[in-house]
Amino acid sequence: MNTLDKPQHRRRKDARPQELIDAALALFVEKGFAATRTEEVALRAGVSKGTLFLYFPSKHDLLKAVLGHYMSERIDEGQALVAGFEGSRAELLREVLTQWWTQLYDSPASGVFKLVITEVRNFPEIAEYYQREVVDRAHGLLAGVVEQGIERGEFRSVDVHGAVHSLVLPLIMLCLHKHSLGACPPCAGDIDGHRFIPQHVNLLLDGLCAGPAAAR
Amino acid sequence: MNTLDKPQHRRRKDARPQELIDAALALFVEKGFAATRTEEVALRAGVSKGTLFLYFPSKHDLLKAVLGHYMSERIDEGQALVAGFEGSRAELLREVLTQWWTQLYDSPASGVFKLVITEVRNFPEIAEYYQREVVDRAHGLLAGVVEQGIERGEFRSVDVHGAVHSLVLPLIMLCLHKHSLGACPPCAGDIDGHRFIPQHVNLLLDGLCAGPAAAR
Amino acid sequence: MNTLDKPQHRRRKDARPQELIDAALALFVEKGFAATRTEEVALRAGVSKGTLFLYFPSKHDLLKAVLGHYMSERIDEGQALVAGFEGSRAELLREVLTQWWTQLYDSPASGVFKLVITEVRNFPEIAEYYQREVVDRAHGLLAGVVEQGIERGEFRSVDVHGAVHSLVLPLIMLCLHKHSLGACPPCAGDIDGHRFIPQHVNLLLDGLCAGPAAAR
Amino acid sequence: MNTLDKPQHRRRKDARPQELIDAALALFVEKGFAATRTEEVALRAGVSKGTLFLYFPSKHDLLKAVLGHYMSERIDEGQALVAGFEGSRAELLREVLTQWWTQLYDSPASGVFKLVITEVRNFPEIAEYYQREVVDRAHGLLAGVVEQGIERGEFRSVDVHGAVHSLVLPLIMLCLHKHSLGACPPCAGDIDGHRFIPQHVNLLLDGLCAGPAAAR
DNA sequence: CATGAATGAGACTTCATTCAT
DNA sequence: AATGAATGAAGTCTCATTCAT
Repeated sequence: MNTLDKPQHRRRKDARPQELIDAALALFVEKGFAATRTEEVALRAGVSKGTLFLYFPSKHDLLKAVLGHYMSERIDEGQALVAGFEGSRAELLREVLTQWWTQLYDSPASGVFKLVITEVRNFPEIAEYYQREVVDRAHGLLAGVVEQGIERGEFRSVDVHGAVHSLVLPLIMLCLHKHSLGACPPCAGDIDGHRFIPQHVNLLLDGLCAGPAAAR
Repeated sequence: MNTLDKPQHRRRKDARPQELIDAALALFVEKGFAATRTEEVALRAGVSKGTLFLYFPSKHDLLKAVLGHYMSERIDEGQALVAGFEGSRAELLREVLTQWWTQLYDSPASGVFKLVITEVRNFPEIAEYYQREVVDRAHGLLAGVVEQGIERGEFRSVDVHGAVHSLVLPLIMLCLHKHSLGACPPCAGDIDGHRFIPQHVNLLLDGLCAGPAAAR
Repeated sequence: MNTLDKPQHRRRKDARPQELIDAALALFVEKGFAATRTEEVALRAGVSKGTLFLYFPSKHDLLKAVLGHYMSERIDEGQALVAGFEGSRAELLREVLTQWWTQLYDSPASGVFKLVITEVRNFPEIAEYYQREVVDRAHGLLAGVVEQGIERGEFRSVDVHGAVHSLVLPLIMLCLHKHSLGACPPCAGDIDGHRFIPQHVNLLLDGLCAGPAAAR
Repeated sequence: MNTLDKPQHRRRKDARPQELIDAALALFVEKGFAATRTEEVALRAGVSKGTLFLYFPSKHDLLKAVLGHYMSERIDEGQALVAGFEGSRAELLREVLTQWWTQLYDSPASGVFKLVITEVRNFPEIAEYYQREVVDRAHGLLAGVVEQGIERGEFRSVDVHGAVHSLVLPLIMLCLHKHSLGACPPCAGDIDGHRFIPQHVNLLLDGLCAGPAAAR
C-alpha cells in the first residue's frame, strides 16, 4: 500500500507523537505530572487511552519526550541570533532578550520551565540533561556576550555570572508566573510580560553601563 | 486541666501539628503534593499513618496548613524592618533585600515558592489567599520604598512595578532553583545565593541611581 | 457501531451491570451493606476490584442501583394481575397473595426487604423512593381490592389499612426471616413459606368473611 | 475503702455497663452494627472511648451483651401472664398480644428485632442463642395457648404453627418498621401500632373462631 | 493501527483497640 | 478507674498499563 494512497491518514499518524506531546505539555504544566491522567492527555490529543501507549511506552517516557522537545531548538535560534549580530553588545542583549524571550514567553514552550522546576527532583536523569543541554548552553551564550561587552569597554567590570542571572532569572520567573498564579482568576493581568521584558532589560543595561556606581 | 499536669503527653500533642507541617513542607517541596504519600509525611514526623489524620482531616487540609504557615509572618518582619529604617531608600532596599531575603533563602520556608507555583492551579482557593496575603503585601512594601526613593530624588523616575519585579523575581527564582535543579547532583553549587543576592541588588541599584541612561 | 459487530466484547459489557447488581444484592443481604467489601462483590460477579467502579461510581451508587432494580417491576406485575382478574375479591386476594408472593419469596428479590430495613436510615434518599415507589403502590393495590370486597358485601366492614397490614406484614416478615434467622443452621426449615402463605391467606380471609364476629 | 463511702461514684460505676448497652442498642439499631463507631457509643453513654473497653473486651462482645439483655425477661413476663390467666383462650391471646406486645413495641427493646435480623448471619453464635432462648420459647408459649383453644373447642382446628405465625409476624414487622422506614421523615405516622395491634388480633381471632370457613 | 474493557498495585482515609498518663 | 493519643489493619477508590477485539 503506497504511502501516497492515504495522505490524510498518513499525515495524522505521523503527527500523532507531536500532538500527544503538545497535549501532555499543556496538561502537565497545568496540573503537574502526577496529577494528570494519561487518559486526559490522550483525549486532548484526540485519541483513545490505549493509543498513547502505542507511541510512548510509559507515562514517564512521555514526560521525557515533552522535556526533550521544546528547548534545544530555541537555544539554537539564540545562538544563531548572537552569531549573526554586528553591533554593540548592549544592543545585542536588548535584541536577544526582548525578541527571543518574548517569543518564548508567548509560546507553549514557556511552560517547560514550570515542568522542569516541578519534576526535576523526581526524575534525576532529567536534571543532567536539562542542566547540560539547556541551562549551560543558554547561560554560556549570554555570558559570552556580557564578557565581550566588558572587554570592549561597553560594560563595567561586573561579575559575569551574576549579571547573567540578574538578566535571565526574572524572565524565567515570568514564564513560571504565567503558568501558575498568573493563570488564576484573582491575579489575571497582574504582570504584563510584554511591557516588563524591555523595561527590565533596560534597567539592567543601565546598571551595566553606569559609570563608577554612585553611592555604594 | 492545666497544661502542666501532663507534661510529656501534652507537649507531644501540642508539637505534633508543627512537626507534621514541617515534614509535609519538606516532602511536598521535594516531590510535589500529589507524588508525596501521606504515610511518608507521617513517618518523617515520627508518627504513624493514622496519626496524621488526628491533626489534619485530609491531605489537602495539610497542604493548606503548610501554605498558610510560613509566609505571612515573614512579611510582617519585612514591614517592621522598613518601618523602622531611617536612611536612604537605596540603603533600605539593600538592607531589606539582602538580610531579609537571605534569611528566607536559608530557611525551609524558601520551599513554599515552589509549592505555590506547583499547586496553585490545582487548588484555586490557594491562589486567592496567596495573591492577597503574600504577593500583594510584599510587592506593596517594596513598591512603597521605590516610590519614596523616586520622590526623594534618589532614584530615576522608572516604572515602579517593573523595578520591583526586576528586584524581586530573581530572588524568588533563586529559591525555586534551590529546591529544583539546584538540589540535583549535576548542578550542586551552580548558583551561590549568598554571593548573588548582594551582587544583584547592587547591580539594580546602579541602574536605578544612574544618571540619564547612556544610549537607550 | 452496531451491537452485533463485537459480540463477545459487547455482550460481556452489557451484562456486567446486572451481574454486579445480582452479586451485590446477595452479599448486601447476607452481610449487610457496610460489612460487605466491594472486592467481594466484584469477585462474586467474576471481575476484579477495579472493574466494579467502571460501572458504578461508588459503593453507595451500587446500593442505589440494587434497590432500584428489583421491586418496581414486580409491582407492575401485581397491578396487571389485579386489573385482569374477574372473580370474587376473596379469590383475587388468594390468587395475588399466594402466586405473586410465592414467586417473590422464591426469588433473590426477597432479600430487598432486609436490605431496605437495614439501610434505609443510613441513606435517607432511599426512604423516600422506597415509600413512594414500593410501599405506597403495593399497599394501594391491595387496599383497593379489600375496599371492593367490602363494597360488594364479600367482606365485613373492617379497617382497610389494618386488614392490608395483617395480610401483608407476615409475608414481608417471611422474606426477612428467609434471609436472617431462617438462613442459619439451627433453624433451617423452621418456617415453610410455601405452606404458610396459603394458610395465612385463608385464615385471614376467614376473618374477613366471617359473620358478625362471635365473642369479641 | 467502704462501698458506702462514695455512693454517687459507686452507683455510676455499677450503672456503666447498662448505660453502655442502652447506648449501643440505640445506635446499633439506628445505623447498624458495622456502621456504628465504638466512640459514638461511648460518647452517648457519657464516657470516653477507652472506657468502653474496660467493660466490654470488644465491640462484638458489646453486641452480644446487647442481644442477650433485652428479650429473655420479657418472655418470662409473658409466661407469667399466660400461667396466671383464667378465662377463654381467645381472651388470653387478646390480653397477651395487645398488652404485652404494646409494651414491647413502645420500649427500646423493640429495636432488638431489627438488630437480630441484621446481624444474625454475621455472627452465627447469636443465631443459636436467639432461636433457642427467644424464638422457640415465645413460639411455644403462644402455640400452647392456641392448642388449648382448639382442645377446648374455642378455635377451629387450624394449623397451630401457622396460626401463631399469622398472629406474631405482623407484630414483629411492626417493630421492624418502627426502626426503619417508620423512622424516616417521608412516612412518619404511616402505621399506628397502637391502633393496629388490637385490630389485627381481633381480625385473626375472628378467623380462628369462625364457623366452617365459607368458600375455601 | 486503534480501541476501551479489564486489571491490580497503591493511594487516602477510617476506626477498633491499646496503653501511657 | 478513666482518658484520649497513637497505632496499623483494612476498606474504598484511582489510574497506569495490558490485551482481546
